[in-house]
Amino acid sequence: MGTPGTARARARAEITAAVKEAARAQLAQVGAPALSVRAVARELGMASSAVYRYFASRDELLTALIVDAYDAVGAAAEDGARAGGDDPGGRWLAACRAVRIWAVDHPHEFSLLYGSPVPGYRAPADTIGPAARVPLVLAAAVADAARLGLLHPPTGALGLGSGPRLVTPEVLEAVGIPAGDDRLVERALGMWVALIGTISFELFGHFENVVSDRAGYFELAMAGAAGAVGLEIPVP
Amino acid sequence: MGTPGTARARARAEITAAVKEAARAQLAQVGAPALSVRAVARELGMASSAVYRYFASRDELLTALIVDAYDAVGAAAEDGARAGGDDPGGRWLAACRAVRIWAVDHPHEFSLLYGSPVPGYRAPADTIGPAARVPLVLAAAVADAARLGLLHPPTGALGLGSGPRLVTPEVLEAVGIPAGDDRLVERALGMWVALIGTISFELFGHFENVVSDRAGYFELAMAGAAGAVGLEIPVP
DNA sequence: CGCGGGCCGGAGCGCCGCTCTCGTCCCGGC
DNA sequence: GCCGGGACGAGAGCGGCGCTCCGGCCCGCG
Repeated sequence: MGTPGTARARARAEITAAVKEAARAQLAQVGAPALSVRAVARELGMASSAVYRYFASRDELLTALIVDAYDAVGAAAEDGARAGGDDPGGRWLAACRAVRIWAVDHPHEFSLLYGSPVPGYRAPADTIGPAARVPLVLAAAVADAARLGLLHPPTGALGLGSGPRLVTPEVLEAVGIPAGDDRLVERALGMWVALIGTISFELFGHFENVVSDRAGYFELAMAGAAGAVGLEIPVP
Repeated sequence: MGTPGTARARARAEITAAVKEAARAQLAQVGAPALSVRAVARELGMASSAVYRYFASRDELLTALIVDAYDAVGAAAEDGARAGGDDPGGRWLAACRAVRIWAVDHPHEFSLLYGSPVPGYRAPADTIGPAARVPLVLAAAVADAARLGLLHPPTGALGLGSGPRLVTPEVLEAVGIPAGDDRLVERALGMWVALIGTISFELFGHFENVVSDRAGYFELAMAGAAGAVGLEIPVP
């Protein structure tokens, strides 16, 4: 691991990192739509054309920032879960809170990940691994709870336990949730949607003049999401 | 109502509408980030500077499109609810389906409403009325169900029925949900978040390689959201 | 019916993403 | 050690963008 020995490659890696760092700083300040290659180049004191030696286009630069952001929020979720104690519900709740804290601290990065996609943009394959880290943390907690027999019988949505699968086979295999029970994977998916959706509403301004206590509402929403899959979480 | 009598004002209203119409067409094709005042002007065969006689800036033009889109999705939700039959659960589910259908048919408009906000943008006051139409339709169904005694006792999230209110007083007044019961307003809010969040995940590509049957998952998610507030919905 | 004010087109400013060319400079193989 | 070549940076440039200013036309109001 580490940079290759040749001095040229090392310099290239350093400058690439510097460009990315400057771009990240500008992203955090002005947001993705206003991020400009020329401004990044100015910040670094180089010609704008020189930046294109390291990133073929603005989209490629943004993609690198996306991958880093997915890794950052994924790491935050994993760290939160690790610090969440022994029981799966506590780990799940801690991960959710960690994701929200990260999002509030990095609103523009969060928008880049979970906001409107750029119409022409196609996510490269190397983004899906980092993007999966957060949902995998949530799924791992549910899977642990299921294995330990800690899941209550699911509430609400009665009579929907049968029917064809709604998720792809690779997801079924990746999440590690015991199959066969009534749409547990699909319900766990709902926890992910609830987590990101609630944070999105908060950050995107839809709770303006609506929700007065954002953190309190987040706790309530997560408690509701946990209840929908029968995951018991520690009382606050 | 109607356009003022003076011919000048009438012509102005007509051209304003034509500009908005051309902008809407461009929005539907290329999305909000790529919508350009110059292209709209080209489409109408006029100089780009002439457009600024009718909309002071690109932001103002986008705001007009936002208001129209909120009204369109709000009308879709209201029509859906009207056609949803007599029982509140059926109306609620029909409204949710109508919103999803509208969103799938108008993905760029949906992104404009519920995607990442433009960093510098401040939503004018005249957007909040149209923006409230969809959540008010959902709230009305819950309020009707509560008044008719059709709400099951809420499931999950036990022990969270008390504590300070989390929503603003004006929301409490506007939604018309009987107060006093255990956070019913906050739970109904969760249905709105689940609706928009689920559609966002679908349209923004987060279900790529994850959910195979999008419509089926939407039904399941909405059933779960209904269960969380104790609203009984017709079985499919 | 005259005239004034709204309207339009065109030029222009400073940005943007991206490309091409050209001179330089330094790494690496001999 | 030396030389060749490839990576590199700078600059100019292209087309497009949002937005502004100015001059002239012309239509509708009084």
